[in-house]
Amino acid sequence: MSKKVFVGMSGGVDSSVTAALLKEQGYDVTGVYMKNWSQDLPGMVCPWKEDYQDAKRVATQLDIPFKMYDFEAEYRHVVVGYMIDEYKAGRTPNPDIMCNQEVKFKLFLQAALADGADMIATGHYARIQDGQLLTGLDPAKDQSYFLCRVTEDALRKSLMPVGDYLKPAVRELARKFGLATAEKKDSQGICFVGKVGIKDFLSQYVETEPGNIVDQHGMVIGQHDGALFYTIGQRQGLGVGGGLPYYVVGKDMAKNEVYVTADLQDARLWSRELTLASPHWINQPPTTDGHYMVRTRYRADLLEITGIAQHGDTWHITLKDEVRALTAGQSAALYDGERVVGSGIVV
RNA sequence: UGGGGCGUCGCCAAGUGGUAAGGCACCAGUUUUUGGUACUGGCAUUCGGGGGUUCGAAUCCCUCCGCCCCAG
Repeated sequence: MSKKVFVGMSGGVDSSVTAALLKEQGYDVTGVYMKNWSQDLPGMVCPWKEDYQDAKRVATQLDIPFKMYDFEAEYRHVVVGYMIDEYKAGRTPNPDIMCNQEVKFKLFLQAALADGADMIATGHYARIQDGQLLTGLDPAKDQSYFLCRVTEDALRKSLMPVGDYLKPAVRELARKFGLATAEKKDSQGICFVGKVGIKDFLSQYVETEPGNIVDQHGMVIGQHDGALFYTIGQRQGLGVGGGLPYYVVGKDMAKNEVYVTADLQDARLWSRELTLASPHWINQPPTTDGHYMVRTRYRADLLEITGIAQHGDTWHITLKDEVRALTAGQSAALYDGERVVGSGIVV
């Protein structure tokens, strides 16, 4: 009897092709739309219905059963709540990593298994081998970073067939299968925030007040409308002109001040050491004699690690070269070649 | 009030008689399953106001307004 796989279908091309490929490979495929967010936001109608329809159409085309799981309450609490709390604390969270960790590869997996599935599948550009997480084959689309907090257990019950393809090939497959979503534009931005923008979104939940923007000489050069809206390394949105561009180098949430510099050599913009909290290792923790690379934000270059040490529940990493705009709250994902070792949250 | 300097797009800033550089900010687009970054494009019929000289002025002259500095 063929294995029963529940595919998380978002209504996009990648997950559509995932379902098609698995069906072609002989799996007993069921499509599932995860309803994580449906609320409209000022200036934007939540597209969940269209996405649901698209996913369902593809399921119909593929002649597979289709169902919807409603995780709105949990998502709201575990992802959105986390995100808002982090911003309030002055950090810059990565809600999509949290979504994968807590919703897709935990709630969805549990629900699917309880529903009779043997495995789940998603449209991520990453590969799974023997419970290990590997980068997607397409270096331009690799999404392994977003999966750096998934467990080995979950990986052993998951499939990501699209990770073996290049993005253009996936589009091509979608056309070949005649899928309704073949030409659908890639989504971008936090799934539920979409076009609205993080600032407008947060404004719905957090009270903010204007504060000072202070430059590298300690001079107040402008006003911002809430320190929590800004992230380290950010350039646009400060509204301060004159001479060179300014980049955010720090924040003081208590004083509600944002610190910027126009000097790209400013020491506050660069770091060679990083401290990671809440470590999560997919298979085994890294070893001090291993040779690892680290990625400190999505699509950032992999950086060479020269030293790694554990101190209780935090890990200290030394880099060969300095990174620009290391940001608290972001995940630092460790790589051993093409394998994702795990990650920690930048302190 | 004497003496000196200045006033060019929201900000910084070229241009000193030949018909408004550039940067920042901002806006749009591209890239992107976070926030960002980066890249591309857009952005002063007009040079503090008024008058004059000239074929022609932001650039010269007069005058008014507003800043700054040194004197006091």
